[in-house]
Amino acid sequence: MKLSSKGRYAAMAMVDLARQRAGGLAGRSVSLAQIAERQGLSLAYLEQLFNKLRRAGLVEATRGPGGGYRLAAPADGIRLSDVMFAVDEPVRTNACPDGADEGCRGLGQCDCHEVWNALGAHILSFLGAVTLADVVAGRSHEFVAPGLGCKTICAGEPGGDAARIAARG
Amino acid sequence: MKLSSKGRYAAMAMVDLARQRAGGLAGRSVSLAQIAERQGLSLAYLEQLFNKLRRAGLVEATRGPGGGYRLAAPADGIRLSDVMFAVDEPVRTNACPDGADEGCRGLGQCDCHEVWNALGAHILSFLGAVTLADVVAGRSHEFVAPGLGCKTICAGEPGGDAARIAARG
DNA sequence: TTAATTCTTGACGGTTCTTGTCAGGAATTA
DNA sequence: TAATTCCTGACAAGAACCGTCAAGAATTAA
Repeated sequence: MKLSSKGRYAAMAMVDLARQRAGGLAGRSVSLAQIAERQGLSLAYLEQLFNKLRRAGLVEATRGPGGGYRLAAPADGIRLSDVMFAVDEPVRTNACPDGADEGCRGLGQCDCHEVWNALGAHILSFLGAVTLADVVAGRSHEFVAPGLGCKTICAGEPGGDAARIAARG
Repeated sequence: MKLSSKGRYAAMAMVDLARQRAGGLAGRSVSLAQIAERQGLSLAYLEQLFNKLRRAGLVEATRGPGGGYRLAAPADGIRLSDVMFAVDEPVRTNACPDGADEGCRGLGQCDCHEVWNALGAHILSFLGAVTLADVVAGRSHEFVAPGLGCKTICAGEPGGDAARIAARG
């Protein structure tokens, strides 16, 4: 279960934009070069990602000196799931053909179909609930489902690694 | 965001074991060859996975004719997270060094640290709650966090793909 | 004892995916 | 005209994943 850096970078960059108040109509443009430097990312790679973000309608671009990108909507109107899907980072928890709802491949393989669907839905319940504004405000942990050592993990308690705590908790 | 087939296969096989009532002390042994055939998986590959599952103490092995594997605990005592971690399928939502809790790499890269931790915790709240018995009983959808079109998705409503519905829902 | 069955283990190669670079072009501003 | 910035597609290095292969050890049954 891994989040690729493509999705991670896209989110980082969008949060950066939101933080620079490059939101909505009145927002100012921020150049990719600035984002790349602040976030320690490759400019050329960011260009690829923003291409997709623009086509998805999440950001607007202005060319020329002083140009750059700004959010196409207020930061509280853009969800993490929007960003993820824009850069082709789907949530894939199974290996079934798209749209198949059971009996994939005609084998018993999909005894687990329901679980994987449920897991996907669970993940999306998070990504679809958290907006850029939530991240900037530092309240993303409020969206974590209860159960396990959630409070401990999200409060940033020393000993850290979420996976490890929950694994043996 | 992708679940590798390693984790998926391991879960499928463990659920298969649970379904064959190969659980606990009274359980009977089930050979990998049977599981491989039922689930349409490669035997050699399954051997690798069960090696790890055994070392993690999730299954017990018996060699020789009539031998095979059985669950080392009742099906309702084994959680999906146990299985995932046993086969080295961690939940990685960030790229920070293990144990780091902020300021990773000394860059601004981890403005998003909290979100990724929260996402990881959210995923684990699911995997850590669902047991093999839940999967066999078909009640895994009850563990999905509310919000979004969860009922629609989990009820298996036609139109299917969880990702797509939630993405635009 | 012999043979059959099944787990045990390590090494290895092919393929795919991801990550990122490069080069050049188009639009805008000064 | 020149500088800046976005725009686009092609491509290569590297890693990770997936699965195979081969040989061995333990157990059971004939």
